[in-house]
Parts: sequence; C-alpha cells; structure tokens
Amino acid sequence: MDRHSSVSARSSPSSLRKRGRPTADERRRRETEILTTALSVFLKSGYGGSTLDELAAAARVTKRTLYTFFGDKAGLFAAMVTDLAAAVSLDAAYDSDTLETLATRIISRVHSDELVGLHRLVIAESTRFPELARILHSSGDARHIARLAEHIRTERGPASESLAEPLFSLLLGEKHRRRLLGIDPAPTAAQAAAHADAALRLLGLGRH
Amino acid sequence: MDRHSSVSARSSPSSLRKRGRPTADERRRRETEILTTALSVFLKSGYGGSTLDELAAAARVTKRTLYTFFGDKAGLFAAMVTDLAAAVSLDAAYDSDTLETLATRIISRVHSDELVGLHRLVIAESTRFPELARILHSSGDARHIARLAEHIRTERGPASESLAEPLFSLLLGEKHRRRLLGIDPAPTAAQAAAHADAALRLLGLGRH
DNA sequence: TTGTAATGACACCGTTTCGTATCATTCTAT
DNA sequence: ATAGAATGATACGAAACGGTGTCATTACAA
Repeated sequence: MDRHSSVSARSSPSSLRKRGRPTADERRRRETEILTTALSVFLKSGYGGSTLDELAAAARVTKRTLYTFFGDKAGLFAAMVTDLAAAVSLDAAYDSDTLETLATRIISRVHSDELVGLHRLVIAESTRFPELARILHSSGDARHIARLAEHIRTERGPASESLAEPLFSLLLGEKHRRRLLGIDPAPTAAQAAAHADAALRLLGLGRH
Repeated sequence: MDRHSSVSARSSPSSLRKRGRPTADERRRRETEILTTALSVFLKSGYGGSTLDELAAAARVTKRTLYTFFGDKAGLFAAMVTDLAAAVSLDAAYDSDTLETLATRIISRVHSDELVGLHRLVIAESTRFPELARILHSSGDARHIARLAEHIRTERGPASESLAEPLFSLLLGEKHRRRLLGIDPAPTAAQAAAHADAALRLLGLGRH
C-alpha cells in the first residue's frame, strides 16, 4: 500500500495526520475541528441531508472517530448544537454599552447567517431533539432579553423593564421571519443600526 | 376536511376499495384526501422523515397513485404547501372586524399548531424549496400585514399605517419563537385576546 | 363499442446511508 | 515495558427508501 502519497498535495499541516492513537493535544484540537466543520456541513445540507461520510471528510477524520467521540449521528448533532449555544451565551462582550448599541449588536447577531442557520436546524429537528430547542432558546433569546431588561432598568427604571421582551420581538421583526425562510440576506451594519433605532423609538426608548 | 369516514370499515381493510379507474367524483375526493393526509404525515415526521409508503398508506392509495398525481415526492410536498398556503390566504372572513378582534384572530391563526407546523416544514426545506418559502410568506405574513395596515388606516389615518408591520411582529412575539421551537403550546383564546390587547397598547393603538 | 387511462396489489431494483469489521499503527496508562 | 485504547484506510453488511414494472380490473372518452 502506497503510504501517504495521496495527502502530499494538501498544504495544511494538520492533514498530514499519522495513523494510530493521537496525542492528548491532537485529541482536543480534533474535537473542536469536528464540531466546527460539522456546523458548516449541517448548515449546508441539514441534519437528514448530511451524511456521516460527508461529516467525516469535512473534519478530516474517519467515521470510526466520529463514533468513538459522539456515539452516533444524533450525538454529533447534539454536541454541535450545545457547543454553539454555549458559545452564543458567552458572547457577552457588550456589558458596558448603551441601549442603542446593545440593540444594534443583538440585531447583527441574531440575523447573522450562522445563528439563523442554527435556528433553522433546531426548528427543523425540534421534534426529534426537543431538548436542543430548549437549550438554544435559553442561551439565545432568553439571554438577550435579560440583557435588554438589565439595560432598560438601569437607564429607565424598573417600570420599563417589561419592555425588554417586546423590544426583542421588534429587533427580530418581520425581517427575521424572512431570514428564517431564506428570503432575505443578512442586514448590513447600517441597516441593523437603523432598525434598532426605529424599534427603540416605537417603544419610547429612543434618544430624543 | 372531507375525511372519508369508513372508520368502521377498518375491519375490512382498505382493500374494500375496488381496483380499476375511479369515477370522476372519487378522483377529486382522493386528491383532497391525499393532500390533507400528506400534511399530517409531513407535520409528524418532516419531509425527509416521511416515506412514500407512509404517505400512501395514510391516504389509502398506492405509491403508484401518488406518482400519477404529483410526479414525485417533491411534487407532492409542493402541492401540499401551495394548497395550504392558498387556504390560509383565503381565510379572510375578518373584513368587518375591529382592530382588536382582527389582531386576536391573527394571533390565533399564526400560533395554531397547523400553521406553526407548516412554517417549520417550509423553514426546514427552504434551501430545497425556496419558491415555497416565498409563496408561504406572501400568502401568510404579507397578507396579514396588509390587513392590519388597512384597518389601521381606516381607523387611525394613513399616518399610522406604518405601524402594521411592527404590530404584526408584536402579535407573533417571543411566544411565536417558542412555538417554532416546540417549547410552548398554542395559546388559548383568552391568551390570544390579552396578547393582542397588550400589543396594541404598546403601539398606542389600544382603546382607551 | 373499443381503446385507453387510472388504480390496487405486489414484487422488484438500484442507490444511499448508517453503522461495523478488520488490520496495521501509534500513543497513553499502568 | 507492556497492554490497551484510539486512529486511518477501506471494505462491507443490512436496512431503508425512492421509484418502476407487471397484471388484472374498472371507468372514462371517442
């Protein structure tokens, strides 16, 4: 058997992977690579449309490795979603912002191709994976609404705190439904800012 | 709809149907039955999860008939969605209502299990069937927003007409995201009315 | 009347896909 | 040092599934 001649053309050093048990480092690196590439594959083809061979090839591992890591296809999907949901909820570099910029950032985030695609995936599989739907909602929407409530409270007093949830609905808006349906592209930064401003003004939270 | 109630004939199974070419009546009856049962099957298992044998058995026809009617699985799915989308857009027995009752009816409609499930299906398959996504949006959301705009204009004047879209977003609300994710059940009539009232007040459209 | 289209029942085919098996190989754990 | 676990490469099995073929049978159309 001709050793390794097929991989000599690849430029990435990570593809010159030897056989045998990997080092602990390699093992960790590989796990994250599997999850990130799995996301891109699932986003492209959906859960049912993605095959294990496709997922394995994208991560440059064999199916065997996928099974030792995640048990089966459903396990890989669940791991991918929970991992990404955790990343979303940790995405909180926006503590010291004004309500306007916070709203703008939330819009850019929830309308991004990545998050819209993830929502599509989880909505599509919400029957098979109800737990993932709950996880995604808790670490996404619920977290965003809590952030908005916090800012509104400090800037406007506790009486206006109940505006956080309707405000979030307006930040999504009809635009987000078209995003989920694949009709609209992601908004530009300028569009996000304008949208945020309009939503805040509608609820009497805008700057005067 | 016209659910052929040969339920009691379960004992003498579906083979009570004769072979050979059906009458024109039977043909029409069968087409609607196929579409309605296809909806329930797709809602239960999703597009990829539903098999042709399952769909055929649910409609009490053979795969052969499905192919003569719709060509292939995708054709059946498309026919089912467009048929239902048309039904939604014709669901306009609410012309002479006040804004409050119109909003309440829209809430009950868009939060219904049927429409939420249809949205889930189309969102899940929006890559494979982009045209269906556009059709559903045009005959659903766009139509609802137009109705709201019409009522707002006649009751409040053309200046407030731009409130129709944000109002619709509030009528969906965070609740609808949880509906899509399968977290919440459909709202009761009382909840729908309360929700409508709260949304209208937020935008200054409520009664005083 | 006569040909044709549609249907049920059922078998069948080819492909896809999940999940395992095998074997050599390399690292980890003890 | 030695056993065991993890991996690459590859092939394979078993099942599911989309779609078609066949034949008898019935209604429609010309």
